[in-house]
Amino acid sequence: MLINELSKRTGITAHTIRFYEKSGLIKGKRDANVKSNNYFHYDEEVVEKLELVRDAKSVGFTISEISQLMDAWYNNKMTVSAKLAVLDEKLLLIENRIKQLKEMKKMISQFKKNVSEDAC
Amino acid sequence: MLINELSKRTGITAHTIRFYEKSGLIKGKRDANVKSNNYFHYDEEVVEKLELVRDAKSVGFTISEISQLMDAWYNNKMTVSAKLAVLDEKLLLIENRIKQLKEMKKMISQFKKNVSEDAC
DNA sequence: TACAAGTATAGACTATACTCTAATGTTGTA
DNA sequence: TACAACATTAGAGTATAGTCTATACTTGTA
Repeated sequence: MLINELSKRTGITAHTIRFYEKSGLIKGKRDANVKSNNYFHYDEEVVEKLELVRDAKSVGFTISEISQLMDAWYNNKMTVSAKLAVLDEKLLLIENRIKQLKEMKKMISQFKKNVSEDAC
Repeated sequence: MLINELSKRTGITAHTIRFYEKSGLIKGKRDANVKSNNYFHYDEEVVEKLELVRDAKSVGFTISEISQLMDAWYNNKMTVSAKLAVLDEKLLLIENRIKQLKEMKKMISQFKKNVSEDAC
C-alpha cells in the first residue's frame, strides 16, 4: 500500500509516517519494476510496527527506545541474548514506571481525602 | 533559603528552578526589608513542591498537568469540588497509564518467549 | 578593599517529536 | 487532455522542557 492508505489504516498522518521513516522506525520499499515514480510501498509488517510505535509512545517510550525495541523484535542480525537484554531492560523500565505511578496514585488519593476533610 | 540552597536540597539546578519559577510552578518571596538586593527566598513548601514536580515528571506528567495538580493541592481560591475534579482526572489518567503499561509488559514478555523459542 | 562566590534577567541554544510549506513530479478520472 | 488527488524532498516552524551564556549587581571572606 502507499502512504495515504497506511495513514488511514493506522490513523497516523503521512507527515508523521515520513518522519518515522526518516527516524529509522519503519522502512517502505520501492518497486524496482516501476520507473516512472519512486513511491514507497508499505506492507502489513509496517502497519504492525506503527501500532507498536503508538502503544509504546502512549506509555512514554521515546523514539530511540522504541527503535531499540523494534530491533529486538524484527532485526535478524541481533543475537538472541542481545534481544533478550533489550527486552529485559524495557520490562524493568516498565515495572519501575508502574511502581511510581502507583505511588503517585496513593498520594493523590490521600490528597483527595485531605481536601474533602478540610471542606467539613 | 536562597536559590543555591534550594538547589542543593532538591537536586534541581538553579537554572531549572528559575525555569520552573517562570513557568509558574513555584514562587519565591522577596524580603521587603532588604533593599540592597532582590534575591528570592524560598520556604519548605517550595521544597515540597519541587519534590512533587520531580515525582510527577518521572511518571510522565507535563509541566501544565503538574501545574493543575499543584493548584488542586495549594491554591486556596479553588473550590473543593474543582480540586476534586482535577484530582479525579489525574487519577483516571494514572490508572489508564498503568493499564497500558501492563499491556505493554505482557506484549514484551510474550516477545521474550518467542525470541527464546526461535533460538531452539 | 580585593575578589571569589552568589544572584538576577534576558535571551540564545539544544533535544525531542512532530507539523507544515513549498516546489515539483505522477496518477487516475471526467 | 485537463486537473484534482497523491507522491517526494528539503527545509522551515512549533511546542515542550530544559540548559547555557552574557551582563551586571551583591555578599562574604582573606
